[in-house]
Amino acid sequence: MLKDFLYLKEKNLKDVIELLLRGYTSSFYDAEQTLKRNTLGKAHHRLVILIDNNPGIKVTEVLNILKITKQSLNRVLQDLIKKDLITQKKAAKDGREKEIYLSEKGVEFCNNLFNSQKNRILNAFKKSSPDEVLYFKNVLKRIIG
Amino acid sequence: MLKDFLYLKEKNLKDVIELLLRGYTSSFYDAEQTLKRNTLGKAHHRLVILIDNNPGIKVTEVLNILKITKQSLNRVLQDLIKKDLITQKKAAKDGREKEIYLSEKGVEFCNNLFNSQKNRILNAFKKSSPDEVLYFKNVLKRIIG
DNA sequence: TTATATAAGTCAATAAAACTGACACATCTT
DNA sequence: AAGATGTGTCAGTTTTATTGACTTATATAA
Repeated sequence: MLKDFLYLKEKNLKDVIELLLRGYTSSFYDAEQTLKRNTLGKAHHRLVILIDNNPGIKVTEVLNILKITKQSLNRVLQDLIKKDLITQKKAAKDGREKEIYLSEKGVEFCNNLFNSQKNRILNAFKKSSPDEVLYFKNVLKRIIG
Repeated sequence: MLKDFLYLKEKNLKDVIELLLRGYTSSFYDAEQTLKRNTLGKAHHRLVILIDNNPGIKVTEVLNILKITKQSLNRVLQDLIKKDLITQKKAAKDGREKEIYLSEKGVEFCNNLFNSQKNRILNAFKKSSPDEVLYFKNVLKRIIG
């Protein structure tokens, strides 16, 4: 049935591009004040979110996800090290790689960020069924690939 | 049943914050080359996506969505005007407001951007059921609020 | 074991994107 | 007429990211 393929139409795909932009922008803007209080910026925010969810993440992985150069990353990394928010450890498997972790202070900072951001997601989920939330995450993961 | 509320747990909310970051970053990075060919940047990209999906959008609306200052927006706006990609029109209702539209050239440029970006979404949707896609969009819209 | 590739770090210069603060102008509202 | 609102602009600064060149350490393959 033709109707079944409506969701693959270009208009629907275009919508999603805007939704991703607005979803990201609004949910990360929620943490603005928290970042300011800690004299950190959006670039630091993006990085610590990744480290918090992926302890031991490697530099190359961060570069591939955030789509920035290592020179850009390094500035942000140094800022966080100076503030004692992250630590680095040589990887056991491959000594060239460095694993990035949050310090105790870093975990606390991330909790503050999360508290600024979580209500938006929580409120949306409360208006949604468990299935909706599950499907939402599934599709988003497939987009990321 | 307790199980029913698992999807409201903090870990699940944290996941979503990262997913929004990665979804946005990857889907917009797809257009990098297209932007470069047109000597435009990410800021222009975000703006034209909004105008394309919301013809006649007003300056204040853009500011509220993109969370930038009018000075920032103005730079980007001027670049697009110089390149004849957008046009502005006094609003009929309230003469202080200006509506922003894509020009013919702007529509073409947006098509190029969309062609760079659409496959990622399309492929994800092809792996998903119509319901999954519907729920995905519903939840994302609730997050944006 | 030597050669090569990979992961990460660094220096320097530049560009892109966003910000603050102050002010101007037109139009709407009261 | 007075004030509020939407938009535009000038000037200076900060944040974020880039390009290009080069170094160091470690791993892997000939």
